[in-house]
Amino acid sequence: MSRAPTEFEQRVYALVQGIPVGEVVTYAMLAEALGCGSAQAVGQALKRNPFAPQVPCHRVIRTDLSIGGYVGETQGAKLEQKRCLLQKEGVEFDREGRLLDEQRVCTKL
DNA sequence: TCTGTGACCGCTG
DNA sequence: ACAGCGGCCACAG
Repeated sequence: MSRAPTEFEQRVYALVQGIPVGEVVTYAMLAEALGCGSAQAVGQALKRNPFAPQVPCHRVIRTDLSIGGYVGETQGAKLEQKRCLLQKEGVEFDREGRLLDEQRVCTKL
């Protein structure tokens, strides 16, 4: 069953929705922008409440430029879908799930 | 490259 | 209300 989104989560969603198409951000970046020192907390918010297309959580990657996970899956078809979505937006990844164009990372939230 | 520890939020007992 | 556990992570050894 769902639960009312906390302010923390709402803040995360707001930032994620603000990510322009064709660019991505890292968990640490969001965490810092949110004022919390933990990126995992950010990932949790996205995992617990992936509001479908409303919140493009696929534009959020790890600091080491790896894709990370998707809707709770750290491997499998979900990751393939995430990679495909990003690639369709102009962000290319290799088979290792690594971002090819580091320039695609939006450093200005 | 891999393992271990740290940090933070939300859920369950 | 309190304590313990797990998770789309980060960093140091």
